[in-house]
Amino acid sequence: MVPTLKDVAERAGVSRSAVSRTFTDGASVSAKMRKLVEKAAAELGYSPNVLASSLTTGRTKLIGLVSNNFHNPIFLEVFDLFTRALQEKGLRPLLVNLTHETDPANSVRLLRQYSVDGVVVASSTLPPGFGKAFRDAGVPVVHAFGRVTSAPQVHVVGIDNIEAGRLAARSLIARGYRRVGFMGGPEAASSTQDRLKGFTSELATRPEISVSQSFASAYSFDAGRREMQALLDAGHAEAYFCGDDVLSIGALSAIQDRHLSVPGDIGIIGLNDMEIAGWNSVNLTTIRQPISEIVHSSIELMSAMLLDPARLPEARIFACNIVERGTLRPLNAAGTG
Amino acid sequence: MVPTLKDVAERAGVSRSAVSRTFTDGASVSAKMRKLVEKAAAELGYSPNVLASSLTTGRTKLIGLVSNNFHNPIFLEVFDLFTRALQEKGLRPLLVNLTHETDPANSVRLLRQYSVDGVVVASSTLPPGFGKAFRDAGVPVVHAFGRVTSAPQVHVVGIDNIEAGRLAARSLIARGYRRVGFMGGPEAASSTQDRLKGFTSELATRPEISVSQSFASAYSFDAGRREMQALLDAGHAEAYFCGDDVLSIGALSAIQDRHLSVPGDIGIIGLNDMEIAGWNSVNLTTIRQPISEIVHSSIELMSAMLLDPARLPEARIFACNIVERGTLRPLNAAGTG
DNA sequence: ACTTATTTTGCAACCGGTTGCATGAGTGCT
DNA sequence: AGCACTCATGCAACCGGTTGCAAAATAAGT
Repeated sequence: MVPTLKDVAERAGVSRSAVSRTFTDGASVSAKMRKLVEKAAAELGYSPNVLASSLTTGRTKLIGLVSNNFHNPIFLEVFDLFTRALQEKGLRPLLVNLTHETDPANSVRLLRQYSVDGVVVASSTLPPGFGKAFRDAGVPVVHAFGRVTSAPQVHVVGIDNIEAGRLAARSLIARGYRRVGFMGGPEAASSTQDRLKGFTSELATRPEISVSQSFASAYSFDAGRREMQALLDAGHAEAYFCGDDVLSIGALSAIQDRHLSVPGDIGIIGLNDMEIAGWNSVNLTTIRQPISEIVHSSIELMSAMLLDPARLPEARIFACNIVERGTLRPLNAAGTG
Repeated sequence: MVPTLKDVAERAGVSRSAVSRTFTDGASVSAKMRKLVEKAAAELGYSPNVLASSLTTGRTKLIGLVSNNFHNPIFLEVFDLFTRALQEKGLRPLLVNLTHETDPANSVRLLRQYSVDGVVVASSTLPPGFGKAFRDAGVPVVHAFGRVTSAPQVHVVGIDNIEAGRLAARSLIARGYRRVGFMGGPEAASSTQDRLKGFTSELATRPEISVSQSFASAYSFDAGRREMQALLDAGHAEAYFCGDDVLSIGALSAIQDRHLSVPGDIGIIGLNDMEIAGWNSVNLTTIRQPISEIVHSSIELMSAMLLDPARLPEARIFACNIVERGTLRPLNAAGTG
């Protein structure tokens, strides 16, 4: 059915090696041979089978793109950027959805069956066991949006979540809020923990400000909404740092339901700067995470690892900045603190 | 490095065929042989290389998941459903981003290089040339969210966009709007054309209602917002049917900017019922597209084609229903029209 | 116990490519 | 013209599996 290297060789009247060589760059082929082969190949509509060649070369150019974030719109952008960036480098993303997977061993087996050249983990909530399992299986790993530590076990690209928490805290302090709250995503996620840590440690220097904390069950609109409803029932703070924009927007929704005003009654600051945050019906003040930079840096790191698998794990940390919109009271309203 | 079939055979002291057979179901192996091999395999941590086996079996269990919709949040859900459904069937999605691809031949070559078993096209805006190109290359194709015709060239699963347009029109008629507009996505997309066709043909029976039409440059929030801004400048209708929820939400944003009220000054009805449409800050009346049913039906169709590639192209059409929220005036406000 | 039918196993060829090595063809130099 | 040297080509083995076929082992039948 589909033409093979042998077909091309026969039609061109040359050896199979000759055909193979014209399609692998760096191989030694004369100009006339190349012409001959390319003509035959074009006539037959031949293109080499990457999978077959992978048997001998050991490279499939397949990259496992692993995630469990399929309910946060920011990840559509992440997938878009990743797939495009990979394609530009001649790599193919094999998408793996870990939403209902708890055992790293299964994922490792799966990706080894397809002998992927590398794995990109794109998630802020995946337990670190997954990344380590891939690495232990000898597969180059880059964890994008993962926890950044000083001695990383695998390559990590992301933001300093602790610093992001500090940034949020400073922002609330500067605006004179005296009772503030942290509303995180799933408590077990490292991103949640770090954001909380930065937030509280920055506020620790200001004992006059009271700090509460709570956790939504997931990084989703509904979870944020439910969590804020509970907070409103229990007696709320003046302002909240939500661990993600979708949580913030869910929270805003709950606040609006009670006919409370933002930022009049409650202030909200989110994290991510997803597209929707900028919609004027939302207008969320938030901490921008540099998605595009994180993705491209991850791919760059992955490319480097494909060339040198022994490369030492590295952490790449990007700075965040606050995008001021309308869900915190303005700076000049700051109290004397 | 990673153990191969040969390693297992040697350790178990049996032939390579024996090992191969214990891992392919339906093959003839005795119970004691199976035990022996499985023990050795477990000790070595062996799992068969799907890609190598594909050489002889001709199946890679790889399915190309092709799309160019990476800016509409509804597609995150689509990807989630597709990847999960494929995984459950033991198939792997190879994600292909066609955002900047115009030549079907490139995509065909790409997917043939990886000898995918089939291709799922998930897009409402991809030109039909792509689907046909895959089919002509001998690859089973299912086009999800594609144009449904009575004599499809490839398998298509989706909604009847013409009927959806009619549904929107009837809804506006019933509410007594006298000047209505269609605000579509990209004019060239078949989904846009069909929705418009249904919309206008239904309204053709009501000459007293004036109908205008316009097209946003993309299925995106910004495009919808810009388009509505232009409409507001030029003199707007009483109600609009927007070809997609993201367009609707963009339009709502533009309307809100001008301090006009919805549904007081302008009514909006969308299409898709994306999650955000239900957020109470949006509260969009819209036509629900049964995403999950479409995805699962597509996968079912793909599975059937893998068993019988000669299967005749089939169109599967799902019904849509209106989700009434707050962006159209209530029914009892209908005029005498 | 002996023949026959059935299942299990190993051999070897093959899937679609790649690559080390040896041979053959060119090229430059004296 | 003769020699050494470089470059291009083909042969054959190999990558990690599968599978038709025949031999070996087991089960069944009398």
